[in-house]
Amino acid sequence: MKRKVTLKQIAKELDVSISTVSKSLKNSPEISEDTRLKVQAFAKLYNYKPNNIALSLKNKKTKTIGIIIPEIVHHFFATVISGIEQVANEQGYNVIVCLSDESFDKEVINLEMLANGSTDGFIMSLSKETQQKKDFHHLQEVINQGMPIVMFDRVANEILSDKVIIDDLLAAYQAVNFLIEEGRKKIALITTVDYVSVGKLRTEGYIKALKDHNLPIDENIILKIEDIDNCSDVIEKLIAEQKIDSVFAVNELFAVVAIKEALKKGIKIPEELSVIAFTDGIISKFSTPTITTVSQNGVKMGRKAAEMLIERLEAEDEEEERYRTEVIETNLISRESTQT
Amino acid sequence: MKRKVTLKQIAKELDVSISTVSKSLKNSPEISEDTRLKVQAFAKLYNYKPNNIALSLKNKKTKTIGIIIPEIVHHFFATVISGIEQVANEQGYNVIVCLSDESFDKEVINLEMLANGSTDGFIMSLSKETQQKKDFHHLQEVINQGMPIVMFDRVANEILSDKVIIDDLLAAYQAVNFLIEEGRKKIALITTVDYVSVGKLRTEGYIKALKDHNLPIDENIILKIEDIDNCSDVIEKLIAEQKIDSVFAVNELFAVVAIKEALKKGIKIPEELSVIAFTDGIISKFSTPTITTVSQNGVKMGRKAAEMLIERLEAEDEEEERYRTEVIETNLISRESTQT
DNA sequence: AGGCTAACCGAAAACGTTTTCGTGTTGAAA
DNA sequence: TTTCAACACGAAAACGTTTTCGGTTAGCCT
Repeated sequence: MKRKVTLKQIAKELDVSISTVSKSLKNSPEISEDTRLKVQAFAKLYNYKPNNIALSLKNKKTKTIGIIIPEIVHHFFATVISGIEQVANEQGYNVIVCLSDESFDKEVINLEMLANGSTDGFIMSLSKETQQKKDFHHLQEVINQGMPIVMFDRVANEILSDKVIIDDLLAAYQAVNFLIEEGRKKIALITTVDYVSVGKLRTEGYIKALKDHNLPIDENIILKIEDIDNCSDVIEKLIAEQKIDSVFAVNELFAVVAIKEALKKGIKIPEELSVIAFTDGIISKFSTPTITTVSQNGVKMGRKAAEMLIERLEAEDEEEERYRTEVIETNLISRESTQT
Repeated sequence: MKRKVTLKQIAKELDVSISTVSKSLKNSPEISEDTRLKVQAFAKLYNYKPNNIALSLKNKKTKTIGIIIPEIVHHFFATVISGIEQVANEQGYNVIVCLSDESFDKEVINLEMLANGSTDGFIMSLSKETQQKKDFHHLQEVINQGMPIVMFDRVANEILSDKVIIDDLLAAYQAVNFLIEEGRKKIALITTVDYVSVGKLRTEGYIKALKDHNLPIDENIILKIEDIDNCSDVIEKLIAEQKIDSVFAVNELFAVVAIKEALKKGIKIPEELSVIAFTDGIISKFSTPTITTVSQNGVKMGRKAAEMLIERLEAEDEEEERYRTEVIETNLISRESTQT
């Protein structure tokens, strides 16, 4: 087991100083060609690679990005990570991933942990609990220490930082419009509880679309679901008891459950019931029927977030406290669960 | 913007030495209660937290685990990461994730990158290309440097290291048995090309099951698919041209495509065609009909892998070169795509 | 011969810790 | 009064780099 070789060891072997070795490997003109080549040959032979930790300490840069997200077994978040990793890789950065598990405490712990030198900056999407408590002091503290944060999707307007979002309100508006133009009148909304920022915005888009077309807002066909794992009962009830002709769901899961419940009752999709979901994931592509969705393009969000973060990290002397909010366009992917 | 405070700064402020500050914060009995409390109060006030990088350099431990996997937008791999992260978190480790993108070169680069001090050890699943080339020198080199590696799922038998796998052969055998006991005779196999280790093993399990029941092996109903994105044509052809009564697919995607093609032709599932898939993911749960699967339990694999790695990392003085291969049990989850 | 300039190299500081060892002071025992 | 232990603290090394600055040697010019 031959441990990694260091400058010091090379220096000792070749009977030169550490500085000479370092300079030789960096092709400094200070060093004669003789010793330079000798050192380089030796270093190559012993497969010398500089120690990242030592470099980080010296440079006060880790070339590492911290990602903190609620969960990873989730198509959208996985695509975002993928996007982040792409540009991080291109630019020589690594990513270190922490999961908050939708818990405020874990989010705080992870953030503080990584803020103690482990990363140069953060890309994050807030946990539900954080959004509910509206407690963002941990973010502010990290920012005050000079570490940039880029938030995506679930962001906090209260915090000044770079952000990458989609226009949730507009996208929802357009999706509901799509249903209306199909001739639907009784459009059910299946959404999350309001404290999830994106859920709230999508609900607003839904309401705006109805209002703009002079359709009534019927609270009975607006479902705000708290417990995502046991949503089938309430959804089944909605479909059984309310005469609806379409469903707009804020995520794939709600949509596919609605479809399954409808099919059970012999309701034809899309003839008798149109369904549109937010978040274009794996379920929508492969369910039967396939589901029309609002595509969020997670990869693009991830890439953009990473670009913004790295740009800020590399901006020599910042003080350019000009935070940007980048809006990633969505598009409606029409599939079998709608008619047109 | 108040940057993070260091021991040196505290020492200067309080007019004591760095050592005194350090010892005070560690509650060393060497320090009088007076100064100890004074230092602690000051440190708390300024929210002192030790710098991780400096600690890493000193201790030669990063408390970080490197994960290298082919892709992350993939339910199974995401669950494994989730499992790893759980125990890593419990034990005070962080995880840094790199994606090989199924490329040998990227796998090597990432491994070497992280091996230069960034992580204490690795958990990885090999890229397709690596398995095809059978070139594992990069793994061996890292191991020679004294960094432990735990491989999972796609492992290399040629490399001595800890491993976490499922019994792919047995699981496939049992799945095919299940179909045979249902009364199926013409069981198609939809698998990957042979160089993917797990694909090969699952194929062997399929063949063994047939042989053990004296069923003929028909090459015409064994599909080895190279390009996963354009698999529907060949699968459609299989279903159209061969009189099969069931399908065993080595992943969800092949299964759901088969189901869709069958439904298009008016074939009833499971009455006329039974389908079983490997990998219990999101598709199987929500497709129509839902799909009977072999559950791989990625979370458990991830947890186990992390436990094994950390155990080895913390084993004071190793030299206990006794590598283990842990086999995670699978189980067949019966759903609508099969009859019993 | 004396002085100057290149050319080449090394010492040391710095990054932020921890820890070993040494040192000065105090009080009490002899 | 001397001696010794206990106590409280500081200096310095170490981890592996990079980089500045200073120093030595040789050769050249006057």
